[in-house]
Amino acid sequence: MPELAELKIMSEYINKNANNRIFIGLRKSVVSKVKTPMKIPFDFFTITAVSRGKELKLKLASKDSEMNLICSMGMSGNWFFSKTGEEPKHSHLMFDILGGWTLSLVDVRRFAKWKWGNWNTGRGPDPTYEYEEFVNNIYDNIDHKSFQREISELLLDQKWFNGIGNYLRSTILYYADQSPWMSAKDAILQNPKILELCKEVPLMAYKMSGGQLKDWANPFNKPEDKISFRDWVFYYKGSSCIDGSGRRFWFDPKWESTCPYELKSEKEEETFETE
DNA sequence: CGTCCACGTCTAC
DNA sequence: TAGACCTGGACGG
Repeated sequence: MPELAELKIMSEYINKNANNRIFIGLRKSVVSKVKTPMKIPFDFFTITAVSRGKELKLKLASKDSEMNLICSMGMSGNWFFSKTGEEPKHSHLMFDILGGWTLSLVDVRRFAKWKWGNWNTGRGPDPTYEYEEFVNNIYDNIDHKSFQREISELLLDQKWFNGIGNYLRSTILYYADQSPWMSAKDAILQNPKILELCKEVPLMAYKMSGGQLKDWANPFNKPEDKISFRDWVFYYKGSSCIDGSGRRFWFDPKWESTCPYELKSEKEEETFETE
């Protein structure tokens, strides 16, 4: 599930539960294939989290040193605070806290990754809290070859649109009333609202407690948010096709006639089997 | 039972 | 531009 809004919510969840607590170690599940060393040079530390696009940075700080862990959450990553020993199934990275509590990265599909260091340099600024840098990064590079690609596909490119994922790109293009297959350069120059929506749409998703397209257990979800998010988001709605990068893309049916890809089965031809 | 599908990257022909 | 990496829910026979 996680895109920009959900990463931001996760960072707040971590901060809320890590606040004023002393961490005493970290460990990973036996099935995890992440190679990042689990050894740290201190025994007691605090944790604070911040998100940027689709990355999450955990700052582990001891009395006299600190280390940053950069995490990406894959398709199903989330965080959960529990009693030690009662971590949810599919917990793969665990931080143990003095007093018998544990903060866990729970990830059914195990696509989440973590490594020591800093923000991945291949990813652009966060379109919400680094909006000016985000816009400059785009206009400064608008003649870059990649902006010849279709706007619907380029919105998934984290070099320019860090944090935008499959539900956000559909929702952004829907509210921008933008033809999805125009070149990104033309689309952005003719319809700069697209860039504003790269900030506003994730912020709106955040206000509504983030994506809950299935039964994703966002600890902050309120029932009324669930309803408004589903009504507002443009995903699993309208028409869809598999785009050039192999991802399903949902769009306003008004653009169907210009879609260069095969549309998702409108009217399945009834086939009759005869003996 | 089986097949398809999922809110994301990665790397390798 | 395919797969690969993963589990599990939805849905069909």
